[in-house]
Amino acid sequence: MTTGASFSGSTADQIIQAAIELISEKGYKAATTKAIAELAGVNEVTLFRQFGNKRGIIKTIMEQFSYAPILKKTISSNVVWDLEEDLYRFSTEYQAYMWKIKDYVWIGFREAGVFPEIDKEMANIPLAIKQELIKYIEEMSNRGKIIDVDFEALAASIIHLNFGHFMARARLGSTWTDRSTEQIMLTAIKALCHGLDPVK
Amino acid sequence: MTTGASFSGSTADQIIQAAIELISEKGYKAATTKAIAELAGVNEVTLFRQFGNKRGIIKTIMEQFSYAPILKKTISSNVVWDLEEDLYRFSTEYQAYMWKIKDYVWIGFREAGVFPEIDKEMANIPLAIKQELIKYIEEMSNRGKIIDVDFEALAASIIHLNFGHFMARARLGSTWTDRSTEQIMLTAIKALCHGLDPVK
DNA sequence: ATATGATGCAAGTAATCACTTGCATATTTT
DNA sequence: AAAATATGCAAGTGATTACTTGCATCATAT
Repeated sequence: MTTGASFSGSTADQIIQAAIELISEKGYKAATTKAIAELAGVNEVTLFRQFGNKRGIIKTIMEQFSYAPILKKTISSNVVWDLEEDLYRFSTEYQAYMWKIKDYVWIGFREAGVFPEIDKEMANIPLAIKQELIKYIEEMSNRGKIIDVDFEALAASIIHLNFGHFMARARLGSTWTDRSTEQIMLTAIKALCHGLDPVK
Repeated sequence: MTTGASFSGSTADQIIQAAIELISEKGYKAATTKAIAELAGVNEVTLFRQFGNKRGIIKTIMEQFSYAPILKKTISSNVVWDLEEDLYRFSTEYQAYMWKIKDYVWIGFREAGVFPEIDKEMANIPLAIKQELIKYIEEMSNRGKIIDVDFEALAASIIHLNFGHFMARARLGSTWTDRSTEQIMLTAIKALCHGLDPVK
């Protein structure tokens, strides 16, 4: 009817969106093909004709899910070589992006143990981000803008700070804290950078 | 046969242990009663006679799982009113305890959306810990041992740091970083406390 | 010694699951 | 206009799932 929805992939998209919603809510096994089809507003057989089998659905979902390159670019570009400003910007963008794709992240996190291929890709993403952070910190060290610390441990900690906050927000919602994401990240990063400042 | 295993609860314990293993690995729905019984080395019917139904198993698992009081005690006692030392000790004990009960934590985290009663209890635990942390930070502020910051945001950040690290370790294992938990927590807390020190 | 309670074993049940087939209908492409 | 493609609908398939029942066995408590 609506010609705007006539491009190929529209039906498949509806199925994928419904699948993301149900799988992130109940898990892969509990999200039945019948329920996914109902939520997508299509017939159950259409689901199998489009994706072959149920596994093909989650495979498609996980193929869409690759946020590493974007976040890597985020670190290396737009850097002003001020620790607090750079880390705050990184954290803000990390949080915003993770929030946008939180269903993907949660599905990957939850089902990683069940799907080995997801497991591998999931593990590589934070590792790549950590490496970029280490590179940045090393350069800051060369510029004499940071005290001598364990760069690896520091980079990991910055990610823990962000990932921990994201997980708390995603799972506990607004009951976790009334402070904004910006306020929390700013508080932590300010103190952290203050402690890492060579001039003090 | 072995008289040592003749005390009551032994069979139920075996079932619970097998259930914890399978549910944390595959999720509640995918952990079938048949598989749990096999892993426990008991007949499938024994499982239903002991727990009524499958839901009774996860209910029992979650009843055993209450680590909040222990961690709360950990913060309020053994405090020496030195920010770095106290936070490091808190983090070390947090990590050690979480690691010990990681299967419980993971099951609760994963299945919270499916079991509303788990969801509620899961949410209260970090909240209680956060409140204890805030109380400690406030007292440190009264003693003039910490600069003026957003206590709520700081307490949340300390938990994010710990929870983020725990999750990374639990899910990514040794591939995440070669640094020890102690080294990572020490690096972050040292920098953080340095930045929060009023005398600098 | 006997009763009780816990467990194993075999069999079965209704429901649900992922998935298939055949055919009608609509839309798009050619 | 004709052909190809996408979807809906109805019906069905075998496998699996949680859970039940009846009966035998065995250790323990009385």
